[in-house]
Amino acid sequence: MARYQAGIRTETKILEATRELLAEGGLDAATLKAICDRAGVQAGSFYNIFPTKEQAIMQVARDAIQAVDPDPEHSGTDTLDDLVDAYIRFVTDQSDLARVYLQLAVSGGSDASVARRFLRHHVRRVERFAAAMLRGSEASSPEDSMARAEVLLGALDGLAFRWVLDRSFDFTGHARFAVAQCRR
Amino acid sequence: MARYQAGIRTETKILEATRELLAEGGLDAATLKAICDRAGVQAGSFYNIFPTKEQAIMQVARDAIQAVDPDPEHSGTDTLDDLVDAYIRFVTDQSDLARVYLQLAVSGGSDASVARRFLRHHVRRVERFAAAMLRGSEASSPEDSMARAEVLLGALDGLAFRWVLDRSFDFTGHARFAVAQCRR
DNA sequence: CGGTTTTTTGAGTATACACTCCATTTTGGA
DNA sequence: TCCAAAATGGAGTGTATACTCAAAAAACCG
Repeated sequence: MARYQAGIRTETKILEATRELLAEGGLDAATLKAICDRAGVQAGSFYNIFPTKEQAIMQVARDAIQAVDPDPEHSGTDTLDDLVDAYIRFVTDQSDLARVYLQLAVSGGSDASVARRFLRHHVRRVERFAAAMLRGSEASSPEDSMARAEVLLGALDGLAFRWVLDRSFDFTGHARFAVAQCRR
Repeated sequence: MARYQAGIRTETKILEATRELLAEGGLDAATLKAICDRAGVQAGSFYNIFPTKEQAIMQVARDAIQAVDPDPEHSGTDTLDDLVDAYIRFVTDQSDLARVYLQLAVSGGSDASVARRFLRHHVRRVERFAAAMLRGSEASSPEDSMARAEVLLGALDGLAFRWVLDRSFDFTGHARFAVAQCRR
């Protein structure tokens, strides 16, 4: 753990480098050497702050997961459009974190603890989308709202996934089309 | 390339071993040693047949990709249900290869040629879905059919993705719900 | 059977990886 | 200013990985 200013600066540099590398090339690209090189730091410094490479990566992953959620404090008043817009903004504005989010979610399938974390987060999001649909009379029953929310979020994730493979893909347009279709 | 019967048998054993390992533990589990051990073969024999480990894995992945498409010869006559059913069957029957498919697609971000291969395959699938929608009068125009197909496939991919994280998720039910919603 | 080609073996190589150690330098509070 | 704690540099360790090589065995074909 960093206690002096110098240590905190180093910690920040390491996390930035890790995030960039994860965004660019996924887990495989985030080797210790790559992280240290980009952060301008030696291995010894890294291990003075993080007990393990995994810890640094998980920290970045946590940030990415939290960044998906808009304003978690005001939960219970969002409209469906608020939630979808927030997701679109997350993907387009914080594209690095969005890529980290998607890449870790998939490759985390082998690591049970990562998978559990993503799943828990996903379930919470579905519930939030479903609640917003009920409030906005966009679903007829709680069951209907859950099914719709699951499919809508699936579509958003799938479209984001598509966008990762092809940056010229019009994610925003298709996302809005998906919401419109969901409402019918 | 194998020319004698013994070589062909070895090739088969290696591909089977690779498929099993990918199914059980994903990409990370398919090391050269693990493949050779399970196939009952030495490293030298492996490299007498495959130029590279990647080649063996891509061969298995190609088979999985082709399994998504039902009856490619009769293209132009499939209904939307045919295509969706085939996708559902692929995900549920060849579940672990579906995960490998997703893993390769995302980690392909580092290797541009892999990413292109997956993208090309995805685009073909979208076109096929769109054509089926037009034939079945489930879309009003070519543009509408493409947008619907992109969103529907996005949803299917997203739901498969969800299912990868949680095997108890009712992928089939939600996939059918997504198609029903797409039709409205 | 004899000769040529393919296949197999298994030790060996090179490399990349996460991580350690510790002497040295820097930091920040008393 | 002094000192204990923290941070740093950077060589070094152990290990797992993909892949090679040359000699020996087996397979094919006349």
